[in-house]
Amino acid sequence: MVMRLAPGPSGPLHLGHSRMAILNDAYCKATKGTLLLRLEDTDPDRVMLEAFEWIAQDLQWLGVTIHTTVVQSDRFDLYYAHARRLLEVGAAYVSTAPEEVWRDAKLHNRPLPERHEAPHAQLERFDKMLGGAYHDGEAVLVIKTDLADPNPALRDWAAMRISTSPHPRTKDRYLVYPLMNLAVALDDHLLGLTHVLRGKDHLNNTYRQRWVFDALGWSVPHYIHYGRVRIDGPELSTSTMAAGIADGTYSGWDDVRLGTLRAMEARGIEPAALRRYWVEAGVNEVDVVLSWPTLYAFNKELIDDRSDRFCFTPDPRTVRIEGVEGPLERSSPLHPSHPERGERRSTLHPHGGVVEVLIAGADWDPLPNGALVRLKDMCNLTKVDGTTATFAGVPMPTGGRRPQILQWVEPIGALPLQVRRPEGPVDAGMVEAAAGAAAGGVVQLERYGFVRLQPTSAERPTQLHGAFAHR
RNA sequence: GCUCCCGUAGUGUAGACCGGCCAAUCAUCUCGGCCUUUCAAGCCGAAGACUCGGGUUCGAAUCCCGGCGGGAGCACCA
Repeated sequence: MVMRLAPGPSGPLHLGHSRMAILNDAYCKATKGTLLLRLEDTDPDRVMLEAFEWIAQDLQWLGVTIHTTVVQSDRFDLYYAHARRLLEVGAAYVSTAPEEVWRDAKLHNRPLPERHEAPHAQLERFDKMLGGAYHDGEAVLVIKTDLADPNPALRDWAAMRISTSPHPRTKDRYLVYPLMNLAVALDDHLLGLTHVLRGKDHLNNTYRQRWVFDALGWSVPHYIHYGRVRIDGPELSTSTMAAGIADGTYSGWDDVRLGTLRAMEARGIEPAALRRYWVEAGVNEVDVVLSWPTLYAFNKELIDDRSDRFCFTPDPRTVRIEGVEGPLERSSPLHPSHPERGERRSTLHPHGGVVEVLIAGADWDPLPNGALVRLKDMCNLTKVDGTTATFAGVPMPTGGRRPQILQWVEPIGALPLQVRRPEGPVDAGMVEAAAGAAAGGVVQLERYGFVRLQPTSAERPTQLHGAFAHR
């Protein structure tokens, strides 16, 4: 099998692209086939130079194996040669009618006079196009189909147009640009594609492209179309993302509020989770909605075992514990299933019988005065009021109901942490000192969720920020 | 408006080509229980679907027709 990935290099890859990439890659790997990356940069106004590199990186992160990469802007001479061939065999014509006139004619099943002219006249106009005799929009190469086709989307379609916009790669070398349907049809044959697996938004394009194959006497590859994916939540529009990054709304292409693959990576979403998700979804032509809970469940299965645990107290209260007679010791495993990995230890020394701890406001505030609770892995206390508690012993109370167990953080050495959530909000709080050593990796903040931690800056390594993955 | 595609639990998915083994699979979600010094993980259990109506047939999720619903396209974007 020879298959291809054909993104337009207008930005980094996002969740929607990941399905196309993973599915094609999965089929190629399963059949020991060949996978091509074909960058479709035939619209000079929508090409972002950096995207060529980004796409390669994103695919590598996804674990997609690319055997060959081709760039369509390197192949214009090839397209011109085949356009000539199409004109010679009468499968195409050059129209110099205004766009609206041409469109209106085909909508009413009416041919324009130029459509009937002989190949030599068409080629003459085509050479004038290439020679710069026309300006943007003044001439276009059109593939002849059936003007009586009941499907209006399938009647004569534009295949090459004129654009004087400079192309980021080829600058002003070309004036005549192939449109997607022509370039794709030609390349799919010239590159030896056997199977084309793409979204069903290309369904009509498949019918259009068939006219080129037939005119040139080529046999068509096997087409498979999968349904549309609705992805709720993150921003996916390249132009909106770019604007947001430019005006500071987003921190970059990996901002957790975006749907880019770099954002997924920043959050600690594993490529293997995405792969499993799309492979299980398969190539059904039904439209689907991306299920975040399912994706997160797959991801959790991958990262749970290797993510060390730490306590995080968002929006913390400082609570004075009175009546403490000696130092309080605490030790908690880095991972409850892997005691061999070591422990996080603290020793809290009382001053005048008082020890201070941090407790999340959402945990502490709702507690009624007089409530008996336990600080996880350390001691019991009774709430007196909003800022004070009394020490109530070290051992876990036996008999009766087990007290509520709270996460807490020792104030001395605690690190400030800001966690950015994909939905937008930022949770600011304090995380236990030991988490500093995990910066750069994914941790589980107990009862809060999985977060990738990063030092906020090189100058301030003790201040952290985090990207929230999921619970 | 025209054309094409699709319709199995909340979300996805298997089964449909070659009707019966489907009182419909698996995953996720939800809800119980066990375990647990995380409301995590793990273990056990429960609930939850063939879009509707006709037809063919001894028998239809599966074949046929129609309705309804959803999506895509009708770009000199990809």
